[in-house]
Amino acid sequence: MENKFQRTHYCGEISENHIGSDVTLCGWIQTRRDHGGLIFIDLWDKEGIVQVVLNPQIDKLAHEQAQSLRGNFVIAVKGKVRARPADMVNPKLKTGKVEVYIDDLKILNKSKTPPFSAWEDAEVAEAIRLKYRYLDLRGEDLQRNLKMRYDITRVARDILHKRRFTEVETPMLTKSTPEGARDYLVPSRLNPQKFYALPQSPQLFKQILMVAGLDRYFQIVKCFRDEDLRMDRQPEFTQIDVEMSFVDEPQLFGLVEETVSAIYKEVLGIDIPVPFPVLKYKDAMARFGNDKPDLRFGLELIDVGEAVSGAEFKVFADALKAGGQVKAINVKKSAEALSRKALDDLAEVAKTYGAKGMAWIKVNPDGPQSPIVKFFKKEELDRLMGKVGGEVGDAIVFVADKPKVVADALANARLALGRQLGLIDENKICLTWITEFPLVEYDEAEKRYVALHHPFTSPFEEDLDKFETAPDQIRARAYDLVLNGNEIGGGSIRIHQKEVQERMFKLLGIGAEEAEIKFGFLLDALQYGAPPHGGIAFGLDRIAMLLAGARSIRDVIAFPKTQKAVCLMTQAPSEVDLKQMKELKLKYDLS
RNA sequence: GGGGUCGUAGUUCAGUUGGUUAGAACGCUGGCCUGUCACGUCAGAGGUCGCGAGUUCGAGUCUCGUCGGCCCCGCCA
Repeated sequence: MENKFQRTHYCGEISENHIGSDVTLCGWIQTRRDHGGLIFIDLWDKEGIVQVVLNPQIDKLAHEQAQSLRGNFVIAVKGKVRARPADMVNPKLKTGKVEVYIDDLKILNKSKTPPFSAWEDAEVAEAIRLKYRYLDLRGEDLQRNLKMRYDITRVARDILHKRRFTEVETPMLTKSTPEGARDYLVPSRLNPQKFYALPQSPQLFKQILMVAGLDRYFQIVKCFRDEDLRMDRQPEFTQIDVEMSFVDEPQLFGLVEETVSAIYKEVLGIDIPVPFPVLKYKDAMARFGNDKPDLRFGLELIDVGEAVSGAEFKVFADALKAGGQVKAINVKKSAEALSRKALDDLAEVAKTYGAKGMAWIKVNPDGPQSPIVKFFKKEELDRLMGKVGGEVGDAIVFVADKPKVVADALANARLALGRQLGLIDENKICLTWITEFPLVEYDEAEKRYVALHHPFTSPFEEDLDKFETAPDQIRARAYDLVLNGNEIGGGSIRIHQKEVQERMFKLLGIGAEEAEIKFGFLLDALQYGAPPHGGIAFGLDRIAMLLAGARSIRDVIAFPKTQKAVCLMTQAPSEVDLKQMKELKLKYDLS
């Protein structure tokens, strides 16, 4: 059937080149300005808006029809593009030099008055925007973010395709495995009382694809983790998942650098230097207190344990005696900027991460000002100032505690200071590799070693003899990619030998029998010609968030969930029919 | 599991030491208007003050609980 209103152009693309042409446009009414005689409509589609004019002298019927039009109505219009009179050009619009005089109009759909307009700047509560997500998505920001997200995946796919990768899908209904995050479970109707788990990542499948000789695999894939949400954490999120055979760190880093720089170039038009700098885990921890340092500014941590070891200050002395640390940040030239209140606030930040407090010294022209300086003899203070490079005008802050607390507290105090003092250049892009992670760390609560990365990460060959003697000294062939203080990717060279994998399970307290039940398929596969292999997974949502300049990954996900993991649009999760429950033979409690 | 913060018209907010009829702007509805683009103008409608208890002669306001949004700690190999 012929459609008289077959669209010929996008609204946002009408330009001076179309003057004199007859066009048919389809779109949403953004605003309508009714002058009684003339009616102006801003017609919107994904490419932008164009002003259409209804003049009774051109078409009486269309003008009459237009009286009933309202915001968000979906209409099709036919008309002629004309240049606007010179004094009526609207420089704010891309299409502002032209307008379309309408001679035929069709209402394709009406609209209720929406609870908010996607096209206005008003800051509407996120809960309302999430309930009416389709309205919010009509807005410029989310349209741009979703497009940018697609551009990122498109560029990544192109590069990986060129480098002879194969995109392979792996199961969503898979096996629950120990270690790692809490699983989302799916009951099996055909196998009552048994459950699938949604994948936390396709980790084991991609390793097995290497055993299968695929050589180079990637997948842009949803992953699921049933943990509490944050601004940068959703229960389902997307990874660009990559695995390669016969690969060492240098080749893999090179591929990642090629991909990431291509994304920056093609999506934002920005050249970023490669290769990315490499920072060892232990150096990152020593200098910045965390394994994802924001390198856009300084304020590095300084270990002053030795310099203060002789002083009488009990807090420092006790921490050191208990095997802890005393570390400082010299906040150069900010003795004035950091008020008493600012220092108190900073101490609160430190306390959030377990510190009991935060000591400080301001180096004023007339001498040091500090609640703790009275515990230091002159020469002790000189030694301390020498260690931190303290000069007149500086403010030095200290945390003394167990190494983990010192690191957490100062790392976050550092970030707070960087933001507060305006030290962070928002235009800077600092990408860095973090390498040589510990393979395992001791979990005090569980009284056992747990994998820092995951249990399939290869140890450094030269550290293999430490499995039985000093497990926490074993370095892992794991690496993270960090962008401006955000972990955007992580991976490792994997274990490809059954013996090493078994030693790893043993170290983690996973017995032979349990390993067989949980990971038997992997141990089997490793015995049938597993090549050395390794890979990486990128957090697509985080990358999109950072490139889009969004404040939350919710702003780069079409249909995100709230902090309680609820979708306000669909109201998932929801109760289900008793019939469905019965089919699943779930044991449920009606009380 | 814990801490913080917010919740009043469709939306964004104001609402005094607890006081009688809860306001504004935008939006919405109707009228007028041929050059607007934040159109203008006149008139109008619109409220479970998140919900539930309590204190009080009287609660949007105070107390307790609860629900929900956001941020954070724990958690997230």
